[in-house]
Amino acid sequence: MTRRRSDTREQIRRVALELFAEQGYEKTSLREIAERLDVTKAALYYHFKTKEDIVASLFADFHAEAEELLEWARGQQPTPASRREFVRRYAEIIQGPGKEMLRFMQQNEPAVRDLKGGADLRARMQSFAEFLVDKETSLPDQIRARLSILTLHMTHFAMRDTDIDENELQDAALEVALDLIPDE
Amino acid sequence: MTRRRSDTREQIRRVALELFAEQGYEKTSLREIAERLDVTKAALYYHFKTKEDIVASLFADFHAEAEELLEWARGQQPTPASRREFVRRYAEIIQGPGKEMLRFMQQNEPAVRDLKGGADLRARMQSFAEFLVDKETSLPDQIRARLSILTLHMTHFAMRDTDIDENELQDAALEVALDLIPDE
Amino acid sequence: MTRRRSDTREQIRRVALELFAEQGYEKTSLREIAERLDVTKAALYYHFKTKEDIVASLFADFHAEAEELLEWARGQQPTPASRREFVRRYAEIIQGPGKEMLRFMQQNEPAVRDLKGGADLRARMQSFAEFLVDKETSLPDQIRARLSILTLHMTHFAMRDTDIDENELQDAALEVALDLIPDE
Amino acid sequence: MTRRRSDTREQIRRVALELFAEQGYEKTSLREIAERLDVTKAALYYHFKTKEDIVASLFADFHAEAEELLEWARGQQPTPASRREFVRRYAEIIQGPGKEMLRFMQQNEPAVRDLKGGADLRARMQSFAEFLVDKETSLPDQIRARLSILTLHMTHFAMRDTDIDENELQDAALEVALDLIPDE
DNA sequence: CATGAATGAGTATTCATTCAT
DNA sequence: AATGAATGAATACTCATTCAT
Repeated sequence: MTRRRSDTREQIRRVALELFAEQGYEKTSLREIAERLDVTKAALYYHFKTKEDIVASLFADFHAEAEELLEWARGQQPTPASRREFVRRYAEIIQGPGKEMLRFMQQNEPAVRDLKGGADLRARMQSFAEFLVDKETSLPDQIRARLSILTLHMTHFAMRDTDIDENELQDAALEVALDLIPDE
Repeated sequence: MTRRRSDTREQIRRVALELFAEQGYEKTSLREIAERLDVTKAALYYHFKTKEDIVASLFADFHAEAEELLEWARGQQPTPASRREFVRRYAEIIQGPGKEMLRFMQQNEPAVRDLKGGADLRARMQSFAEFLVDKETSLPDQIRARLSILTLHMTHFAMRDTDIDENELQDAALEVALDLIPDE
Repeated sequence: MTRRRSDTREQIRRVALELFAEQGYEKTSLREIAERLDVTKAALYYHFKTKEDIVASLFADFHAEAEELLEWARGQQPTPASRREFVRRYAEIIQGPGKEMLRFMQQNEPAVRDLKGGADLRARMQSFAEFLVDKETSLPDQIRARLSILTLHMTHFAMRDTDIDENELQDAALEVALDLIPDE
Repeated sequence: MTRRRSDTREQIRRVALELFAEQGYEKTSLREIAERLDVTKAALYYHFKTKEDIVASLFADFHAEAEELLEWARGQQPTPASRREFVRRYAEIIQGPGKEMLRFMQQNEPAVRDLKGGADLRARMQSFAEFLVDKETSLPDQIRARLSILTLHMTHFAMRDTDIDENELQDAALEVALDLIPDE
């Protein structure tokens, strides 16, 4: 059973992300990824130059979505309303397909930090913060703005020991996140 | 030149925590720890049975502090005031010597998760949450309570790209954390 | 210079058996095997999952020959004649390619005992004994039957300090072995 | 609780032999011996210069008993009767305290071979054979003589999968062994 | 588009041994 | 008579990577 052109490439990305998010970057070996897909390790090297490149390719996706969001933000006046809209849009991104990516980034800092593209992601987060608060805002409010983003990132993880419905949880997380944006 | 009794053991723990927090558990090899201390790898094995046991020993310290805090909490009525006091006390723990431990735990989830004692730590967090909110509380407030703890954990990390003074930051983080505990 | 397909695998088995028989399982390191073949240790791991698996693969061969012999035995009435034929056939196996395997098994009991497949081999020997003597036979004759097999196993070893020709020795060993099978 | 003078030395020998016979020489570490006796590894080094020396000391005991037996043999005319008496006396040695030693020697050839004193033991066996058969005896009878000794060595081991009483087994083994000594 | 075979550099761990106290 | 602390050399094994086919 042959695959459609570069179906394999997509499969590699999918499985890799799954495993990286679940077990961490270091603990996931190329052998493991290859075995899950029932191809050889060498096949991975046909599609990606290195292990790092697989991750870089995944980062790029997320990066693109973040960039698009920032593009939108650049066209907005930073008001409480537009800021809340920003949070809402970001929630949509990371509660959708970006969820696993996020988990990976959040729970594998030391690895992500020195991976190609890891620095960019951090810069992106910094840009988010800059849109969400004025430079002169009080320190607690600056923390709150960042916490707003983090709330979206972490809720799923922080509440994993409860048995609350995933959708309810996401809605509540968004509510809390919006609430952390200063009213002016 | 021999060291004082079990000085070495303490040094191993210190250096190990430093490196684990900085580079992650997997990326830190016993060779690296040994080299920093100018002893052989075998010396580490004289003091600890496995690499995992070094971490377990570090976890144990944190675990003990958390346990002490919970002991105190068990003697309290859960009121907004006592809950805030709880957060204050926890802040003292993790902004002190527990800071590196926290960073390690937060940024190396996949590794920590299957390390000896890792599960216990998570259970502890769960107990914290139980003291901080009533079961019937609204979902957003439940999230806020957990976020309160997370604020203390993450502020240093979330703000690392700014150049704000460490102490100011801790104070502001505590303020935000306290503010996330429901009023009534 | 690459080798023919799976030539290497066969070479590993050959050299490993040689060394295991000569120096014992524990004393033979994978480094040593690799060096003799002028490949890296990692190459061994390409062909076998573990050191134990190399042995297991060797055991399997011997196991197969033993099984074939037992298959034949199952089709026979156990008479003095068929029993002697059994001993003759067994002699052929172990005086041929099985010789080194035998030496290894005989002289490395503690190691063999807990290797994958080691238990099976022992069970096989037990089955041999069952074909060679009736359950009600006198104890000395039961011992003799087992000794018959052992004679074939051990003669080479027990006589190694003499300078008798190998073939003469094998013939004499067979004669002694056959003589130990009760006449009825 | 202190030990009597050099009680410890004896204990080390006892435990070491036990473990060497059970698990083999290589697989038995000094740590294991020390732990069983609840002393440190360094304590072993107070009593023996090396691991090999522990074995050498055990060999020496067996060696002495063998030497005594040979001393007796040297004073005898080699007749069928005296040869049978020799076998009887040897049986007494190795079915008594020498049993574990024998098991060790038999099942750890590669290790024993290069241990201090291992060569001597082999030479002793050679001397046994020389007393038991004339040089001009037929090859099969030479094999039988050696097999006679081997019978005593191996019976316990070769019959371990049956549930026959140990004493009965030893008696039967002696009977078979005696029977292997040529009549005239 | 992919495989089979291999490598080099690394990892955690174990062991016999030493020595100052 | 024994310990606590340490070493140096080894071991089995894993991993990301390469390349001819």
